[in-house]
Amino acid sequence: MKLPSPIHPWRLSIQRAVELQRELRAKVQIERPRKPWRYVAGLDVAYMPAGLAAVGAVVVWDRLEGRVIEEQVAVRRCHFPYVPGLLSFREAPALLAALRRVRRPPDVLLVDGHGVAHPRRFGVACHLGVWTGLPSVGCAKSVLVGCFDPPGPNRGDRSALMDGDERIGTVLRTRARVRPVIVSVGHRANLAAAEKLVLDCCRGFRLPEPARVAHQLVTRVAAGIPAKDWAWPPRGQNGGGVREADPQGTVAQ
DNA sequence: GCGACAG
DNA sequence: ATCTTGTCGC
Repeated sequence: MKLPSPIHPWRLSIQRAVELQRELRAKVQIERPRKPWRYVAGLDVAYMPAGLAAVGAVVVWDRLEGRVIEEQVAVRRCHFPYVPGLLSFREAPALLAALRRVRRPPDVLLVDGHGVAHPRRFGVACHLGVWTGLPSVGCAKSVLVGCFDPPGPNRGDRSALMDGDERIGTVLRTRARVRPVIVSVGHRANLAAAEKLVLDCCRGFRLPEPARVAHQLVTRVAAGIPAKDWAWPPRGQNGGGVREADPQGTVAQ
């Protein structure tokens, strides 16, 4: 799918990255979904053994039929360190590269990480949402900032994630007796819709299906396993598979 | 100064 | 996240 023109470079100093977040957070829109979210894109990243390259994956899940309809992967060298609070500068390049390969434009991005449940209210889910203009939701496995009371033990039980007096997300139990996930708004969404999306996409596992499948995919690719099904459905003419030595820059700068 | 700290 | 083996439980 076509993506909007770049808003800013991804190779910046830590200081500039923080300034950029303070500047871009004003662009985050919190609203009730304008249309039903049928195609949900799960996004996740894994790192190559040496940790110098990131593998990004986008798995499109058809919420209506309850099945995966597309999977795309992209590998990019890392140019930004892991700094809590600045995750998007490290992972977004690989995720956007994979997103560009997607044929079916998703209705919403379900990102492995936080949305506004972030120190500056601009986690990776917000960044990807603002960058693409698409609605987005953050679903993280642990807290970055904020406090909460443990939710009940059953699937669907939840509690508020608070940062002082501000509500920034929801701690949601997606499976009985399993550690809850943290859900927050990314862009063009509201917390109620975000929570419903995550719970609806969970099929017996802790993580929502799109994100869970994306995680399995990047983990396999980063480990150097299969090399053919990097793209599904297959793209015409050698399009989505691996080409030896990366002629077209699969592993580009 | 000390502890916390998405992936 | 990654490095790592087996292991306990449904």
